[in-house]
Amino acid sequence: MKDEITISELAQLMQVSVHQIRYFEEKGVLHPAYTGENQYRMYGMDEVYRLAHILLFRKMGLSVQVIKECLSHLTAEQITPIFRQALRDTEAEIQRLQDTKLFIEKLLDEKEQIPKQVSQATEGTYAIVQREEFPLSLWFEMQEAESLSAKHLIQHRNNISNLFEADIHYVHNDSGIVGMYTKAEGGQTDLTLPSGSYLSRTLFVENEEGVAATAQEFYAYAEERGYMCSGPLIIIEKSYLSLFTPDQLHYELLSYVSNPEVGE
DNA sequence: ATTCTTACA
DNA sequence: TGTAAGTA
Repeated sequence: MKDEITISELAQLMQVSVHQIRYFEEKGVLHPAYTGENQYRMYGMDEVYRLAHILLFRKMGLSVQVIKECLSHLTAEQITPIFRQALRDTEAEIQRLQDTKLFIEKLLDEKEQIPKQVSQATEGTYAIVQREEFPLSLWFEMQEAESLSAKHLIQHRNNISNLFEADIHYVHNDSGIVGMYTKAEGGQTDLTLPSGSYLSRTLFVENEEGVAATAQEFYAYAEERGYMCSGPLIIIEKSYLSLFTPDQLHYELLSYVSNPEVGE
C-alpha cells in the first residue's frame, strides 16, 4: 500500500472542496504526486505542504495567478512587498466591515422610529427635538418644483458614494432652490445646522407626492402652536428604512424653532 | 463507491 | 465556486 492519498482525502484533510483542488491543478499551482492507471490523482506529503501554503496565500487574498508566481520563481525580497500590499488590503477590508457593522447598528436603532400604527403614520409624529450642531456638505441643487430623478443622480454621480445608506437632507431656501446635502464627514462643510430646538415631524408615506403637501401642514401646525420657525425647511429622507417596509418612504421634516417653550 | 471530464449558472 | 451528467 502506497503512502499517497486520494483527492477526496486531501480535500477532507485540508478542509477544501475536491473541485478546488482540481481547479488549482488546472491553474498550474498544484499537481498530484502521480496519477494511477485508473486516472485517479494521488497526493503525498509534498502536495499536502504545497496545498497548505497555497491556502495561506489565498487566505491573504492573493490571486491564484500571483500564488503561482510566488511558488515558482519569486524570491523572498520579491514576495515581501506583495505581503505588505496584502496587509493593506486586509486593513481596508476590516474598515469596510466595520462600516457595514455601523450601518446595521444604525438601521436597528432607527427602526424604533418607524410608527407601528397606520394612524400614527398618516398623522405624522410631531415633536420638539434637541439637535446638536450638524455639519452638511452640498451634493447639488435643484429647483423646488423638480423632483429627484435618475438623471440628477447620474449627473452628480461623482459627488457622493454610498448614496442610499445616507440621510439625504433636502434644504429648502427662500428662493425656490432645494439644496441636497449629506452629512459632512471630514470633507468640506457647506452648511451647518445650529444646535438647538427643532420642530420635527416624522413621515411615513406611500409615495413622494404627499411630502410637499405635508410641508404646508407642518407650518400650519407650527403656527397653531405658536412656534416661531426660522431658517430653512429641512426634509430628511431615510431611504434605507424602506428595507423594513418596502412600500413606504421615510421622511423627517425639520425646522429650527426659536421659542420651543410655548408648547409646554 | 469514487473519481474524471465537461458544461453551466 | 458549486452542481450535474455520463463514464470508467
